[in-house]
Amino acid sequence: MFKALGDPVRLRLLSLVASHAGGEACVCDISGSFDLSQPTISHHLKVLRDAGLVDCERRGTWVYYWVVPSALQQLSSVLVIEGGPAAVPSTCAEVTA
Amino acid sequence: MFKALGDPVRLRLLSLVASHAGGEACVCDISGSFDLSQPTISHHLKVLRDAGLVDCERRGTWVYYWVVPSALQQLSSVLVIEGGPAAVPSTCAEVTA
DNA sequence: GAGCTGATTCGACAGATGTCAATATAGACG
DNA sequence: CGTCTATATTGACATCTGTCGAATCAGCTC
Repeated sequence: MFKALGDPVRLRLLSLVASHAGGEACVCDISGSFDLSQPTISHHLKVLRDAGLVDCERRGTWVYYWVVPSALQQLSSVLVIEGGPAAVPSTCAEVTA
Repeated sequence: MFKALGDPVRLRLLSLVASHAGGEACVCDISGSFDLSQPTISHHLKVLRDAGLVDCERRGTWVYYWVVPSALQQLSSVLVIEGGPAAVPSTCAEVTA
């Protein structure tokens, strides 16, 4: 998953999909944001999908993509563990306070 | 940073450094865990350092590495934002409950 | 200073990766 | 059925990346 996020284009793709209205976006909605050929975008989306970071569904002519929240949560929790329990609980403590 | 974490060796390296006693480890402590040449380990550590994920200091003959917590926290928070506010607060809600 | 050990840098090379043009597939609409 | 639009797949190619051996640097200890 980290490898999939390692490419700037894919990180932007994920961000665009995640921030799109309704939590999903069709390829034509976001491909215009890049100065890359259409096959390249499709390739990057496939990498993100193979990594389990996004999923997609075909509806008629268009293909819609959305983020898999559990995947991001998993990554996030790994980073917190790596950094020690002190990294995030501070935020939770702030909430409880 | 994601690119730096994208390599399996580097992810393991970071994990080893983070989980080592005292929060820091010298190269000789961890290089034995890999079936790789010592220059390769050194290369990966440099990539992690250039990415700001770890920092190091020389003490006599040995060089000690430690994780930069703020870097991991930054990555973690980015992932939470991508996934929407619902990803982590659920955990916090469990804590407050 | 000479030699030793731990670690980094250099140079080279195979394999992975990002990119595109061309082609193929899926579905909508005459 | 034929064509048109939206995506995906294929093949090719330049570049990037991980790896190693060899050489170099840093500091310790005779």
